[in-house]
Amino acid sequence: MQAKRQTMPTPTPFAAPARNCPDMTLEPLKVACASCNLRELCLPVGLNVHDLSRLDGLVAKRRTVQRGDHLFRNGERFEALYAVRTGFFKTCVNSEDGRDQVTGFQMAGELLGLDGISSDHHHCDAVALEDSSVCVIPYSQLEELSREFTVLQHQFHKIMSREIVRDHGVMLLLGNMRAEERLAAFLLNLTQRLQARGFSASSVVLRMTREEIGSYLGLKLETVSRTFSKFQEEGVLDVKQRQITVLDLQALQGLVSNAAC
Amino acid sequence: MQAKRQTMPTPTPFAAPARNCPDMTLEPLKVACASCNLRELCLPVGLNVHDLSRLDGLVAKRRTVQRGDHLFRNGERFEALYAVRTGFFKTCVNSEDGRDQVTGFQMAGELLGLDGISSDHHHCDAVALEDSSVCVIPYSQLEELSREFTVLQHQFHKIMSREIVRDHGVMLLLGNMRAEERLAAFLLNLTQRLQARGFSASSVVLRMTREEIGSYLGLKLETVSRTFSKFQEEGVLDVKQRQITVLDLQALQGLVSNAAC
DNA sequence: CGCTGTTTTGAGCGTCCTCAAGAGTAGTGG
DNA sequence: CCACTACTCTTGAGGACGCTCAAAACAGCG
Repeated sequence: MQAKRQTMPTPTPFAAPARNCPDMTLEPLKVACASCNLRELCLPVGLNVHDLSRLDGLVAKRRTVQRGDHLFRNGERFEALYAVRTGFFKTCVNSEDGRDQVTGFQMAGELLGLDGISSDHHHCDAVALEDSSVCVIPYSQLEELSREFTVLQHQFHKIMSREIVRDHGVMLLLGNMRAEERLAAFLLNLTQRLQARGFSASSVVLRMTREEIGSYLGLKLETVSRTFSKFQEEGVLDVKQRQITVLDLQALQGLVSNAAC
Repeated sequence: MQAKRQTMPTPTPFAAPARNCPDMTLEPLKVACASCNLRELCLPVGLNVHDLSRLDGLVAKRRTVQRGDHLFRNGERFEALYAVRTGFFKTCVNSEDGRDQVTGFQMAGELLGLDGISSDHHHCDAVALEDSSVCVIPYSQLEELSREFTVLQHQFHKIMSREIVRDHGVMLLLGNMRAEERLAAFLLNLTQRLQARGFSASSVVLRMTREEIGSYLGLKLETVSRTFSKFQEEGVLDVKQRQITVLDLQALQGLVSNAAC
């Protein structure tokens, strides 16, 4: 069902701003958390500069993933976590009978692969929605280092817990909200995360299709499209294909918090 | 909206079988993982007898929770994880506007409170659905001990990861399945977990109301009730209030795996 | 410019929700 | 012991929201 992706221009880089690092290559590359702009959003939160330098052995490799390619697949052996450095991903689970559910979208600084720890095998697919690069974090080394660094250990636990809390939020969305509320919640979440990365909170270029949004939100693509159109008519959004501008933030916020009315 | 719970008889003890421990009291009580029947399902999986004895300091307290009472509430400070010893719990998140979503049901050997690690505060309510007892696992001590015991560390990470995988499965259910499929998946999951604890796989006494099932499955209580009746008519289940007997296991399994047809 | 994949929009339909009434069950107190 | 209350569960009728099917517009690419 998933169609082959076309390459598309990327008018507004969605992920991280240009940083003071050398160009990435396909080869393993020395990466320093200490000099990474994302360290305040990523795994090393809380570590001081000295401790950070000791992480260099942990996050030693980078990997690039072309738009449409898999970072890992359901069933593959789990070896490492991945921190998104640049780009954008989706993760999705598939049921025996071939149904697909997007379980999340990941942007710079976010971790991929946590599901794999449970059984040493990945339980979902991770697909790049644009050309991306990730830091490879070998899991055994992470466990080892987190026995040494209390702060790292705690931060890692926090990240896993945060994922659980996020998932529960999605369950609330899927179980209780109507289409408009779901889309509003989705857009608010997206803009907030982008804002935390230094981007505009009112202007977004979506990296995913209507179908992928729909899969994440438990809706069909037509419903997503119709709801976008409705928001446009009401003056809440300006929608030009994947270029979304929030015109009435309060209206969006009202939809998710007063939704019971 | 939540009504005050009535006390109800518990014809079939739902949780753990009788075990060789002294009667529980409200007082802190010396608990030994090494002599606990649940150790193969709980946190200490993989630890040998010698290591187990060193956990005694960790899991030193027990707590009882009456039916209908909270083990913890959304917003409360997070101090400890809880391992269900006997009884049955639900966890639910609530949105700003008062909506409620049951995020899970927990039985003997399962851990409660993982959501709290993310921000040092709980993000959901945990409510006992029958008189229950839990082991209290102070979180700071768990972190400390898991720096010492590799196996404990790994097992703890596995448990968190398993929760993430479970949540993704629920997202698939909520996003893709129809009412019958959801209820079938729910019942199969419940009976499997009961079976792992030595109970019948075909006979279940539900500890939760139709409304709570509905909240978990993203359905209204009337729909849950109607679906139970439908299964009864079709000879798939025998439904007598909360006493459910599975008559046609294959039919249930077919619903969740061939659901795309 | 044709091809492919994405998005929009319309019409009709189905699943599940809402509203409502009544039956069943448990617990309480006279 | 039985009425009385509170809660849960069942069942029906009607309606709404989102889905299905379908066609056409749009955008990017070879």
